[in-house]
Amino acid sequence: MGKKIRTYSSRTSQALRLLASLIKAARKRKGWSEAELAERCDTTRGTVRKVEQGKPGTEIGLYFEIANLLGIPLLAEDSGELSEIQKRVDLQLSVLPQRVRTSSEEVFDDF
Amino acid sequence: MGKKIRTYSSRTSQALRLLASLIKAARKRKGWSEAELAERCDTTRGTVRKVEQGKPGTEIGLYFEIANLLGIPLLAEDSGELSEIQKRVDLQLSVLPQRVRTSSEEVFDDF
DNA sequence: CTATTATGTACTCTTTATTATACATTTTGC
DNA sequence: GCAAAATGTATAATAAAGAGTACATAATAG
Repeated sequence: MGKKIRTYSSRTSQALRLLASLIKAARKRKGWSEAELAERCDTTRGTVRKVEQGKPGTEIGLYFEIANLLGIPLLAEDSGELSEIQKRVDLQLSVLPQRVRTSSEEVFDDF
Repeated sequence: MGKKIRTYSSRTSQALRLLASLIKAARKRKGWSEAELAERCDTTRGTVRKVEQGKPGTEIGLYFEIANLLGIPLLAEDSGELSEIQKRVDLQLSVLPQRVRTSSEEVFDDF
């Protein structure tokens, strides 16, 4: 019942590798050591290291926090844009049925 | 020594909320139930649920795998673009010093 | 060249996420 | 309206992540 041996699609691994590299490069450009970065985001070198290696098992909160600290934008360029997109998606969600049912397979909706 | 009570910046929470909403909306547009999505990415409803709530403690691999499965692009539109950016970052990394040292603080480099 | 320190690696301990499961509630197709 | 299925909520068990620490190796500033 504990965790399970998991495999990831090549696309997922690829994206994780890239995010990891972006983080490592950004840290070095800022001239921070692994220990320094770890301290700044209140974690340990071990965890920073996992993030910079793109390990899939690491919690997303740390990835995002580190990326944020290093100025790497995720999903949008700034907070304002994030809010805008959020509003649009919320609107979409409000018009979708609360619950999905069998017949409604394959809805073509371009987003 | 175990885990630590962690706080996240508002920007991190905001990005996670958005990613969660994008995932939920995409799943509904596809007409998949939580259980269906869980099965497709070899996990459980409980975990899918955490992802759709933007919980920061959940592993990034699952977020990415789910996003991928639902056709939500991360960091780049397609695999080819991911490779391109990866090459550029690798080049950047190769010209940066292998180890960061004290004096090299605050390097201005526009990426 | 040498001293310093960043990085690589390994280990234990503790907390937590994930799995698996069950059941109540609520939406919705018919 | 009714039945079926999706969603909401809860629990126990267990594998794994993260914290903390230590030390070897290697790069680099001086």
